Amino acid sequence: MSRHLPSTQALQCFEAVARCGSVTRASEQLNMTQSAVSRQLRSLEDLLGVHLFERSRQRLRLNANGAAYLDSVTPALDQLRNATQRARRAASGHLCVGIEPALASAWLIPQLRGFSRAHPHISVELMTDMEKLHAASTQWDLAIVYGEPDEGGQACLPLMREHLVAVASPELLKSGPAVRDFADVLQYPIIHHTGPYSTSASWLTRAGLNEREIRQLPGPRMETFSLVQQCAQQGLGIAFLPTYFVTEALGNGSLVEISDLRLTSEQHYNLLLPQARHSPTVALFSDWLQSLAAP
Amino acid sequence: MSRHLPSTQALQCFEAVARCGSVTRASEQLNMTQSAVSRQLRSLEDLLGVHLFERSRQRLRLNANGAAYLDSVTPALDQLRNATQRARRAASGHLCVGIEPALASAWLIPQLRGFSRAHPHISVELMTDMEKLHAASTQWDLAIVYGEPDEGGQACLPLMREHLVAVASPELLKSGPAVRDFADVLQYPIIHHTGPYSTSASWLTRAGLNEREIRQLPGPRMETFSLVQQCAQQGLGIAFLPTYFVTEALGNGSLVEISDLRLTSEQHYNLLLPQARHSPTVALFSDWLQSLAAP
DNA sequence: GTTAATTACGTCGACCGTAAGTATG
DNA sequence: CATACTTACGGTCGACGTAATTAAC
Repeated sequence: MSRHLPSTQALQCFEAVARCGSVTRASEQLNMTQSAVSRQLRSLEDLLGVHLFERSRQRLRLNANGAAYLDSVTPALDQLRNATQRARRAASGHLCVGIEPALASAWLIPQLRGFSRAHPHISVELMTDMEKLHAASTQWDLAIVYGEPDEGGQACLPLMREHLVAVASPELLKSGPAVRDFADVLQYPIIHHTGPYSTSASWLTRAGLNEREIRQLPGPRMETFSLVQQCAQQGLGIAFLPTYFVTEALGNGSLVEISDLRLTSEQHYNLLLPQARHSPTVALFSDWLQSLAAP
Repeated sequence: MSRHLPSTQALQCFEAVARCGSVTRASEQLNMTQSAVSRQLRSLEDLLGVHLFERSRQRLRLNANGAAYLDSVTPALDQLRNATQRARRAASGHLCVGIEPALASAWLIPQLRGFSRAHPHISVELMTDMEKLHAASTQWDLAIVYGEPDEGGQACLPLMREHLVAVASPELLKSGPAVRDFADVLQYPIIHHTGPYSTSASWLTRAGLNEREIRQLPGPRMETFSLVQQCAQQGLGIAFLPTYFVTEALGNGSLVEISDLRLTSEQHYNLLLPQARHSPTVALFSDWLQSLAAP
């Protein structure tokens, strides 16, 4: 059993060439010369004893063997790159946190000052693009996501439940009847929230409506909490929003609660960690997050 | 973003030292000198800018950062080693097939001669230790497993259904009543098969017994098909075995079917491939397997 | 004093860039 | 003839082994 693995250089060259379909293109990406990349490729093929590319017509195309090899090399390199970058970040006291924009601005950022004061050597970077967050190649140290995570390979700790509250502008509330149960909100116009975990749909389902009936209700439909909130402040109707998100608006009076009803959602926020064991910096922040969410 | 990844050498040194807890021990495993390993470790720490080990008392112990890093490095290296070895095997026309011993001896090996004759340049190696097969570090090109695979990361193709037949020694059958339905076998002693997918339990469940009743039935309990078959041949009772397994015994008359009843199991054999795209050699063998199972 | 890790030093080999060579459209 | 991969050549830098050094028990 030969213990000789290809060098990371060779593997990165292979990956780049396979991706680009061209030695020249790959060499530009890698900041190397054509010849260096070409030689790495050849030595890799020599080491494996297999041809990985089909050489023809001034182009390199992946072989069946090359395709199979690439399928394993790419994720392995991704993992190494992620781990290496995480380790580097741990050294520099840098932390990359994935979180939804709404939750970040309304909940995390206001509290972040306290963390930064307690740990001034740690600089926290927020990553709010959830699409990028779910891509395998993206790097983050921990993430706060709503609902069940799609990948099972990482640690997932329950963080906090979400409570929905129905709010409206003070003017609108004055103009309408009192709300005593969940279904009473139907006497007002509704501002709908769209997306996979719709707050308005949760509330209206609880009020006894089915999916079709909810779809047929009139009223504006907004994709983000922020837009929903703005509509409510303009007096367009009742909005259903997480408590953490409307704390400020309730405080300054631009929105008021239309009743004391609360809806605890069936899902909750989870703390996602890309690996079981984590660096001291990550442990610090994750403990702080859990202490925030616990009470 | 620095593109510099550690060399595979450095990573292997790190992994070995973390595993052994000692530079000396690791250097022996790696066929290197102490000093070389020590220097690789230091340069890795320099590259990452993080200490990975706790240096104290003549021993190296993994740091929190080191533990987190190792958690990613180990599977990545495993994947690279597996892929590299697969590629090397593809070049040498060698194929490593994982399969249960019973299925191998009764079904695959008798047919393997045909494959070897058609493709004399391919040498097939069977790996029948299922425990080793499920370990992440073990290398195989394809495997034939019964039931749902536990890992989801690989391709899984349905291969063939399993049909159970009830057999006994000719003498035993003569001494007892005829079997017309599944429950009639209870008039004979039963040879039980133990394990996660028990053939006897499948049959007896079909006959209307619940789990507790099956457990309370008398009769020998054997873990492998081979032992079950031997018991049946000794006249100890009725055995429930896959059709492929008893073909030979039925042919030479050492066992006879006690009825024309067949039980098609709910599970079936699956062809497991560790990756989506595979080498020509693997494709050849997997196509041959599917052509065997299809009719 | 023994064991184990680190440091020092000289050598050898691997990898790179420049540049020439070769094949293709 | 232009483009793109391969091969040749020379230089540099890294990695290794031997051996000396430091530290712990």
